[in-house]
Amino acid sequence: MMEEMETMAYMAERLSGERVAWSGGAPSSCSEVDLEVIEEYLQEHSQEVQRVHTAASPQNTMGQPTHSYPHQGLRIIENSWSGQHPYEWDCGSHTPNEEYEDRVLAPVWTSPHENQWVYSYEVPAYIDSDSQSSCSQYQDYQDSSSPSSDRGARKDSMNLAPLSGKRKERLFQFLFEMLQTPSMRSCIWWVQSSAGTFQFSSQNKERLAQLWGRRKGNRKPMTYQKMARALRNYSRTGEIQKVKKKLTYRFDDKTLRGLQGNSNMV
DNA sequence: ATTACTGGGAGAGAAT
DNA sequence: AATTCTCTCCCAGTAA
Repeated sequence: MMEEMETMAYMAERLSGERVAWSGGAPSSCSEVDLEVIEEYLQEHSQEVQRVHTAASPQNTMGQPTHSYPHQGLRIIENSWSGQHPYEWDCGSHTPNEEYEDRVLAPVWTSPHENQWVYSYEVPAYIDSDSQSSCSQYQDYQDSSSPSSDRGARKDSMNLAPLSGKRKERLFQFLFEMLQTPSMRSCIWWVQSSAGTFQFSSQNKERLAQLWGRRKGNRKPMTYQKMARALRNYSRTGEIQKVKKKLTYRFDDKTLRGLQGNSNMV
């Protein structure tokens, strides 16, 4: 029911390209995201998430029941990254429910192996707004680029500078993660996942920004304006470009591949 | 008028 | 300790 309305809300917004005049009282799943709860959960369970992931159990995380969401599954993406130290990013499981949002906001970065970038997801389907097709396209990611300097590495994909156990999440990584989260679809969605284009909700973009700010632990609340400024910085470094369409951006190909795995690219 | 976009620039905080 | 990186924050101006 709510899920249906949520879907309709974002569909309507997407189709109009503008704010939705929701006659029925604009249900917004994002507005229901309890940021306080998310934050608390983040702190309480990040270790648990890590532990569960380390056990490599594909069923679920956090002791939550296994969800029946059709395309979910756990992938361990390993990336040989010459000259770089590894880290691991565990996003927890995905559920098209609110509870899921609590869990998904707790990525964990660790460095389990030498010279290997390990980055794991439990991947749900994501749906292009244009095709409405869904796919779970995370594959093992083998970086084919030759060894490079930090700057070169950043240009090639993500900046995976040497680590000392944990690494701060980057904005584009957070956004990509949110794009895989069904329950965040009223805030952000793929316009064309294969092209890496995505769009923010005019109504809920601030909510997403707040989430980002919380995750970073900023003192002042994050706003879309400030988040967009950071996004604009990506146009220099290449990870994300702005496209003409309102509230729409596009992941750089290499960045996208780095995020989702580069084999059998769509 | 409103909303979104743009880029300059100072500065914070973490990583190197 | 110094430098670099990645934002964060604020701003003034522009575009749709």
